[in-house]
Amino acid sequence: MGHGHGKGPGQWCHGKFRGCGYRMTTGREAVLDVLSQANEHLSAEDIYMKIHPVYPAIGLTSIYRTLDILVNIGLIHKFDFGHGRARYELTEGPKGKRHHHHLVCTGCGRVIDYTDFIDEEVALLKKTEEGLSKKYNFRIDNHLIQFYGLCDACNRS
Amino acid sequence: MGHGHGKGPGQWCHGKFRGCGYRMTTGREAVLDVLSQANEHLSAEDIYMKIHPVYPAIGLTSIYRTLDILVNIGLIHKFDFGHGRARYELTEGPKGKRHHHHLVCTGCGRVIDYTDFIDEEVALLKKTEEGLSKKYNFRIDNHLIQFYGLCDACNRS
DNA sequence: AAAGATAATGGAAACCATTTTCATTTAGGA
DNA sequence: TCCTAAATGAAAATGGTTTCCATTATCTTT
Ligand SMILES: [Mn+2]
Ligand SMILES: [Mn+2]
Ligand SMILES: [Zn+2]
Ligand SMILES: [Zn+2]
Repeated sequence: MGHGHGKGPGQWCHGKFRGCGYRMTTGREAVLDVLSQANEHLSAEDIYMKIHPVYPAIGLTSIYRTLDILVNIGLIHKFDFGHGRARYELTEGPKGKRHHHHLVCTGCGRVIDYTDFIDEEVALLKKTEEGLSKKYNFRIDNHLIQFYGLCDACNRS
Repeated sequence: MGHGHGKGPGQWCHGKFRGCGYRMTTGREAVLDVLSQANEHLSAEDIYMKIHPVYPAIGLTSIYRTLDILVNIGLIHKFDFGHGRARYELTEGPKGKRHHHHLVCTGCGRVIDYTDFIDEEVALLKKTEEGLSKKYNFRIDNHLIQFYGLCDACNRS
């Protein structure tokens, strides 16, 4: 799994985790570890397969449970790109990447993060959110923006 | 199911359906009928339950198959609001409502269509799409925008 | 450093929306 | 009306996710 040399994000999240009344366990630390190392959008099984060689005792069930908690705590986001399984990614923050949106290729399933063009989008979203909040008395805490189409590789064929 | 007095959207879609090499059947007409009558976002089973009293012979399987075709033809959109089942809605067009985005309540699951604030959004999206297309050589044909939060009713409690 | 209370775990089974299979029926051109 | 490929329903299969429950591990209290 390649800790490299440091402690992984375990230490960092330890507090946040415990602060919410959860215990810190090997499995939970491993999941966080994998997620913070990853640069793709991982499924529960992806995470399981990365953890398993190192900690064979940790089961898929626990990974699902940990992911649920992390989503609720707000440390990760859960996405459905339409491939039949949920995918997870660290939220923006100290250890997370910056807030971004997604390009989803309907040909090969590739998902591209983009962080350009975001500033304007977010500015407009703020305005839109304000309008919607007022009109519908709807408290918005999150948004999802995805573009669907064909990626470079799929365009060529 | 309440045809009222007309023929439903069957006639209208008959051509489009046949034009793509598909045969027109009672079940397919019924699905289109229900979808065009609906003002909510229906699941396959929702549609089945509306059709069943009138056409008990039509099975859920066929409804799934019809919905797949309609999505591919582009007559309907398929959404995942995170409730564990897909939901469907007529695309914009002669018989469909106008293009819109969604507010999804994480409390009660309600989904609100909004058509205000769309013009500006779409304008920005166009611009964003152009930028992304160029940068990633990604051909965008669709987008998904959803806001998550708490609806009026859920805010009060 | 132990013990106790209770949260967390893994493996198997259950769940459940959707898909596949396949024998039968149907639509629609000839 | 006939014919053939497309469409269908019922049942079984699929596969990601959840639930169950007996066992284990964490962390607080001694
Ligand atoms: Mn991403
Ligand atoms: Mn809608
Ligand atoms: Zn692609
Ligand atoms: Zn609500």
